[in-house]
Amino acid sequence: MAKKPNMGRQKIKLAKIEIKNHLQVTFSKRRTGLFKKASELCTLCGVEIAIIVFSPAGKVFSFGNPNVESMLDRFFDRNPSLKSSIPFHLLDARRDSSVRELNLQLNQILNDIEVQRKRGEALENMSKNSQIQHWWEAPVNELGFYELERLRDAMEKLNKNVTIQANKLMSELTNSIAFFHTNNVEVFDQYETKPTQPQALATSSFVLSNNFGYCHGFF
Amino acid sequence: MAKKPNMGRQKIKLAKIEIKNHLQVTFSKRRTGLFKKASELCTLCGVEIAIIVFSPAGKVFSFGNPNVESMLDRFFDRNPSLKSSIPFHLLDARRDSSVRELNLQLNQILNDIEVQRKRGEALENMSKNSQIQHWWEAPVNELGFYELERLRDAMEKLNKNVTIQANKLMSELTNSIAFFHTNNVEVFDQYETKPTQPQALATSSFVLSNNFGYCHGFF
DNA sequence: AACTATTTATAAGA
DNA sequence: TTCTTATAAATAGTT
Repeated sequence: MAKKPNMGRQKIKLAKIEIKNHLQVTFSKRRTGLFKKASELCTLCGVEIAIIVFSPAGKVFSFGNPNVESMLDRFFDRNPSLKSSIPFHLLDARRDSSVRELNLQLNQILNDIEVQRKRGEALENMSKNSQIQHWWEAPVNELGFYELERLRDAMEKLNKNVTIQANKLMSELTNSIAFFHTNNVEVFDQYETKPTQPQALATSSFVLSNNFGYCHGFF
Repeated sequence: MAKKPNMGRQKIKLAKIEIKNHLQVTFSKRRTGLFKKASELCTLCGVEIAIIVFSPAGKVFSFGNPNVESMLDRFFDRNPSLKSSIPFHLLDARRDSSVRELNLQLNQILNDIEVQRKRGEALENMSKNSQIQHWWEAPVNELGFYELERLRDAMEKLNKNVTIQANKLMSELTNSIAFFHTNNVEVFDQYETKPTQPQALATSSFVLSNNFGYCHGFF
């Protein structure tokens, strides 16, 4: 039997692969390789790693050891110095402005309420002193009514704003978590399949599958 | 001249390296290798990648192509389907409960205000009808005063809650951004140094250095 | 998905 | 940390 010619691995140009089918295969192979390398680094050096990959189709693949949420949590609970040293992001600016705006609205309403309260207090004092007067001389008049109307409108607006703001902020937070959240968490176990060179690969592939973190991809 | 014996690359056990010095070297080399692989994947397949590495010392190394913020931004502005498909995280649950709680509080306050408004309205009608009565017969009485007091207290509580909640949410958001925010962004350019095997490495290392994303590490 | 010739990564030593 | 080299590991092109 004549030997089959196999050109083996060829060197490739480091530029975007244009042949679509080719690209898909390379993406799949190298993504797997990247996650494997990450896993090995985790095991060998005892570090924690998170990897996010956006495919050209906009799908997300992620790798995390031990898992990405815990890395986020870990990060949340410490390192305020880093946080304070970062140049403010757009979102940070928006954070500040929305919180300030909400507070401004609330304080205005609190002022209105305080005015009403003072009126009520004055009214009560008159009651206590049993000073008999006609109602139109009392500090509660139609101005109070309109004030209450305005107050209600302000509250309704505030309510809408709080809801909108809270939902907006939370959807961003949720997204940033979803970003790392491997929804159907699966053990990355493709290294458990039969090795082709038993003598060398058997041990390493076994250990690998045991040390691989959680990762998930949907394409 | 006798040949120097060099055992070359040896196979290693996939378990945590115990020798500290050794571990540091391996960590450095493999981290570099991982980032390089990521960079190649970006170039070849036109994908976006973010990598975060926590060293055992708690330091952070990151890689992002084109840069990590843009990936977050990209993720924030789309993909609501993904969001809805994930099983809710602790934070998501908290999101819902806090928004619901705020809404509950606000609705109670709105109810109180509505009661006050109705009283004001009745008062105005009496005024319009020129029905002369004593003030204690008017619907505005000391109950209204206490209601206003409670209203103010509720508002103050709400105000505190909104502020606390908004700040908590935003600090989480900020952290999740800081997490990816490479504060002193530097180009990862160690592949620009003189190659040792010019014939093969020259081209690839040059292209690499041009395609490498931004990354930063502090150890 | 499996194969294998090659390229690429890297462990150990200097 | 950097360089060197032998060897392990990854993978491009093919089946």
